[in-house]
Amino acid sequence: MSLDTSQWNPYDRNCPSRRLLDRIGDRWTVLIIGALSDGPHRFKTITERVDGISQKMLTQTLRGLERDGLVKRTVYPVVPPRVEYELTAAGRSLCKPLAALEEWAKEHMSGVLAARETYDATTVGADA
Amino acid sequence: MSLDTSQWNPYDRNCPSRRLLDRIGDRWTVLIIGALSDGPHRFKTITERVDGISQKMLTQTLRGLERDGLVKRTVYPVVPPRVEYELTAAGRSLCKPLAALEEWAKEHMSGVLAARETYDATTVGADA
DNA sequence: TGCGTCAGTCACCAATAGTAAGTGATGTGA
DNA sequence: TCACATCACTTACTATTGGTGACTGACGCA
Repeated sequence: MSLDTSQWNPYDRNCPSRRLLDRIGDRWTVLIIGALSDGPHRFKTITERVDGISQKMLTQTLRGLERDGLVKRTVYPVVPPRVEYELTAAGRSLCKPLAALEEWAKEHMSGVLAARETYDATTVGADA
Repeated sequence: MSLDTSQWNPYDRNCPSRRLLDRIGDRWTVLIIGALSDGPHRFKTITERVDGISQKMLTQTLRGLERDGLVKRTVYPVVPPRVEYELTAAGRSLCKPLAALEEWAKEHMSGVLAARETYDATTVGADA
């Protein structure tokens, strides 16, 4: 496993790491990885856990994650179909940073809400 | 500052924390916060640091960040205009989780690239 | 007089995401 | 026996977002 990270620069639009960052910083990816962090789950379970995700986006995001080697897809040839998704080692290593993001969001929620009210009040005041 | 984070659940689409997570997990936000992490910068400097961002998206993202109280905007009434953007305390607290994400992306880049090749090879093989 | 600077805005088009309906194989109940 | 539900998807269509490039305003400078 290469630990020479100096060759990648996400601030450069042509660097592959930029695209990777786009992907993992994606709204659904954060939630899907979180939903899978406690073990394998079926497609349907994930749609239930991640409120509001469409089947299309779930399929799409899961495919990307699978392609990137972060999620493993297992199909059981039964009817009705049973497909399980599970984080790989690389996927699990992403849990901590994403959980930190989730934590941050929860911790700062009230502060942000307050900031918004202030901002909106002053902005509207400036308009009038 | 409220530390009761139990009331927020980003997995619920109606929870404000979900929108906050969408926002901070946004492709430009990650990069902009990173670009501001070493101190205040002007609009133009940020466009240069964050390769490929359009003025429109920079303005838009910065406005959102300002509204959320993560970035402070200072206008110097000179010609040509001089506007500086700076992280607030809340904004700085976001640096660490986002830097962790950036680090993760750089560390796992080569593994992901390899996984993609494998995936694409097997998928194309299955098509043929 | 006219060009350059900076921090935007605006109008327009392309790409992406969301919605809702359809599919295929099969077990179950009426 | 025959329609219905289940599950994991596709597909077609629409709405929302994002990107592009031109334009603005105030002034210094040649």
